[in-house]
Amino acid sequence: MVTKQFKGSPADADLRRADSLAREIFSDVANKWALLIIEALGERTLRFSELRDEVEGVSHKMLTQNLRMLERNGLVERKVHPTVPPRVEYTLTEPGRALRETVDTMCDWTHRYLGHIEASRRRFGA
Amino acid sequence: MVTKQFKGSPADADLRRADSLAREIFSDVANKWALLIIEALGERTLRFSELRDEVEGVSHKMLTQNLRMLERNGLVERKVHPTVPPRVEYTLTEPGRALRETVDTMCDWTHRYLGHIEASRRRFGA
DNA sequence: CAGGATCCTTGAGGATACTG
DNA sequence: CAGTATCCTCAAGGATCCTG
Repeated sequence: MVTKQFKGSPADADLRRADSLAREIFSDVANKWALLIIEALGERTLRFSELRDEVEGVSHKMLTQNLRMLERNGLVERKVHPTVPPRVEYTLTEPGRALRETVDTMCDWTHRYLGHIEASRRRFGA
Repeated sequence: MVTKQFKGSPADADLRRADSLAREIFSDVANKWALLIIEALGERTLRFSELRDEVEGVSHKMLTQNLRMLERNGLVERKVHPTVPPRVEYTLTEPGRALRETVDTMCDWTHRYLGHIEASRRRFGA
């Protein structure tokens, strides 16, 4: 297995690295909560508590966790107002907004095919 | 809580039902493996074993499980050839292909912002 | 070959309490 | 209010074995 690293050109290695990174990012982002958070943010700026109310069913922990992940990947910007009590606001960055558009499309898809899917489920139910 | 069902018109109830269904479908579909399977299928027809090779890292169990789910929702068609050994082929249906387009967009997004994200991660690393 | 069934482990994720 | 830390539970998911 170790010998594998000697196969292929350096360019190949770069491609593999980019691929594995892309894969990692995809895995980060392709999850229910992350996508729902992005969708909820939209063009708005929301506080932590507003976001928790907006994203129905999300737990305190999941919200924090996903927000950190999204921040780390540069999809949301986190702005802390040093007041008391603290006020923390989240906004989509440009990459975040770009991703949001594809999420929108996915939501549209869901609604467009609601009927198909419901019917299919009934058929399958047998 | 039970009294809740008396509030709102029947039309409201329909909307809520559709929403919860949409939400459920979204949760089904917005997961790593489902999206990777859809992406792997693309325009092709693949056998179970081909799919397992194609979707890197997926386990036997996850593959079966997600394929069943996708079939149930009518996103993939499952065709069994009654030969021995059996031959089972999976193909995206029309709704499946429609969803695939948004997945494609998501993949494009991933690659377009690879740099941004990598940079953001380094910054965040602190 | 496709895929169900079973067992087993790990970690996702909830609830709660505590801090700045 | 926002966030971290801790504990605890249950289910996601892997490995393995078995069948048509």
